[in-house]
Amino acid sequence: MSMRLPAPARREQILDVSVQVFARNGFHSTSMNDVADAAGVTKPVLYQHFDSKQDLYLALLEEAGNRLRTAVAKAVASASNGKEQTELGFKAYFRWVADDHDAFLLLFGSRANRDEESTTTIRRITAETAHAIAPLIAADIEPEHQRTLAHGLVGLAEGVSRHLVERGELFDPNVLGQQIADLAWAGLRAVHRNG
Amino acid sequence: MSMRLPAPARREQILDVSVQVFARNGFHSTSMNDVADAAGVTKPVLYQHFDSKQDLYLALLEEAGNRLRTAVAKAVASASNGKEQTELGFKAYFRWVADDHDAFLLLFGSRANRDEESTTTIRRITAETAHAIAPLIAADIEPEHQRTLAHGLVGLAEGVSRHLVERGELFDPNVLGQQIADLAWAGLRAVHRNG
DNA sequence: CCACGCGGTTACCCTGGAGTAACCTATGTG
DNA sequence: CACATAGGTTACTCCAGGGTAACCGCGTGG
Repeated sequence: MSMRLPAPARREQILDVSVQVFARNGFHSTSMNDVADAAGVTKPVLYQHFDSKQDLYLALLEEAGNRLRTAVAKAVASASNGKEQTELGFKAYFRWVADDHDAFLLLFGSRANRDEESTTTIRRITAETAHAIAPLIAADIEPEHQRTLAHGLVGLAEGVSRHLVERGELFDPNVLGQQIADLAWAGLRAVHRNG
Repeated sequence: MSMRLPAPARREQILDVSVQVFARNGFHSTSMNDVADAAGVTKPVLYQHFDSKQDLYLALLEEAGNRLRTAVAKAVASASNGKEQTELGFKAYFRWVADDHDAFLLLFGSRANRDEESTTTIRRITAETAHAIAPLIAADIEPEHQRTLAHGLVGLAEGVSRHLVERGELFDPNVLGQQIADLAWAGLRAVHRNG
């Protein structure tokens, strides 16, 4: 019952609203009617902008993934040495979580409710993030193992974030990022020494 | 069309088979008929042993969670100093992942497909694991922060495991556990120093 | 040898929710 | 001012799949 909107604006609005609804309730517990209601519109309108529920959901994942990826990539690129890369990278990650936290829940929240294709998409995003992290890890170990550690660090950040976000706790991305970066950096050096 | 079984045996068999099916396809993409087929039986039989699909699924989560919890708790209890606790704890975790890896996927795989109640259960299991880990972390920091770091370490192990298990890679729990424990231990000391 | 009960099956009901066909109406343009 | 069209709605169709009622037959004990 909200006023009429030009198509592209409506599309954006639907995307905005959907992130929230899906993040809160997960894919399967959210009906297209729920989304429509939240957007103040009726179902067929959704289908004018997206082919299917899947399609809408994947668009959301894709956008969220892009925001995450660019945030981290930019931060890492702006640093000179490894330690600084680690710090800026983690800070950027946690800043993204704080700013865009419905998107975080959508991708990594424990409500995820994923099916085949969404799973693939999310795995890809995780893998890409890990890929961006991998160079931080000493280059003189087997690449396979390097990737494994990278996934560990992604999981580290994810675990911390999930805990904080799902409990609705506030946090300063810079402070948190610094600490987790310290942990990661010192940890990696230890692995390197003992490996 | 398999032969008849006494009720408790059938119940066990259903549980065994279900873990695999649900782990592979997730909750929503698995129908009760799928489970029944996999068990070589028909739907009503399932309902003689479990009240609902939910009920069956929760039973699986609960069992998997227990196995994880006891494995880690036992290992940690058998150690004397903090460093050894960390090592044995991670080794036990990765051994569990390797042995019981359908259960791992069920709890933490990227297919999870959870709804309200399952989410709660899994959060509880994660929180319990974190709780078991928390004492490893220097006691002279705020408990809130201690818990956050504990969740980070759980995420670290989870991220590593998910990467390996979902790619079907083999790994030696002892070697891997030692490395990740090194990482965690050195990392925590660094946080403590700089914090 | 018969009956009874336990393990099992067939065949159904019924709801939620994805997707759509047909229709309506505000708005800006000649 | 009429009318074209983009934006929106009402009122369906249709089916996957959770859950169940009613029935079947093997095997064991009286």
